[in-house]
Amino acid sequence: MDQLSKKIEMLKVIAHPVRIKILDELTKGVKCVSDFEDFLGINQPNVSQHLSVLRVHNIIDYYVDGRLRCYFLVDPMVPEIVGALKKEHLEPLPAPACCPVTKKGKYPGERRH
Amino acid sequence: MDQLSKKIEMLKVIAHPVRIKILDELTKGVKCVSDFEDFLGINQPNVSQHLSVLRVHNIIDYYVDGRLRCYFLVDPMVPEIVGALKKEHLEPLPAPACCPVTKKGKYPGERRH
DNA sequence: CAAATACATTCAAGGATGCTTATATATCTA
DNA sequence: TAGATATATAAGCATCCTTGAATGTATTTG
Repeated sequence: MDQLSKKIEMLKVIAHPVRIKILDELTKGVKCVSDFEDFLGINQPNVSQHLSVLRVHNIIDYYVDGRLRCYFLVDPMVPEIVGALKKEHLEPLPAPACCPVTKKGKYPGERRH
Repeated sequence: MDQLSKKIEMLKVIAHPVRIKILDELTKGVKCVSDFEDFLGINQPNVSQHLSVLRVHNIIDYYVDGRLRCYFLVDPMVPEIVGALKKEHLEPLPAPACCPVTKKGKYPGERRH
């Protein structure tokens, strides 16, 4: 699996409402499981499951502190993705000029306008 | 559904190998279904299905030119996401300083180092 | 050492996705 | 207008994802 495929895999993992919230929080600093439990309003096993998926994909990591697991961000793509999500894109992309379809470089018959 | 939730939904849709390829191509210009058919090496209905999902989520749109459908990008988030995916992130994020876990602002007992 | 705390793991159920095959529709050409 | 072209839609099946419930493990406290 090449680098891009790995990144796409990661993106798939990131693209989940709960996990985005987790990652957004982690951009602000280290957090442990029970922090998320309060913050996300979901049960503990579910938090652990999401954290586990993120960890397996090397998106986050943790260190142990007593009985706490202190999670933190590892993948540098995450802040960019989260940033893009939260950005206010006021304008949609400009429409294409007109009709530059590449189908064999030409289309049989006249183009409509 | 708020704006962020919509964006997360979009991200979920975007996070698919075939659809990423489609979107990456569309950042370069307008393309029609049979262009993708050749380029992606998957069958026509499958291409149409992927394009349909992208369209329903307002990520792309098309104009009609004869019997061609000319697809183009609409959502301004896409180039940023694709850019982040293709970027070479050489360095992982810096490790956190140490142990700033927020669990009630304090952890009972001594911290390890 | 027993109980409590913090967290992980496993399993099953239900829903969501993805792909293939078959078929439909619209447009263009002969 | 019949056939070809470009694309869409629908049905069916397999697979993956997500979650809750139950249980397991390590660490710390009393």
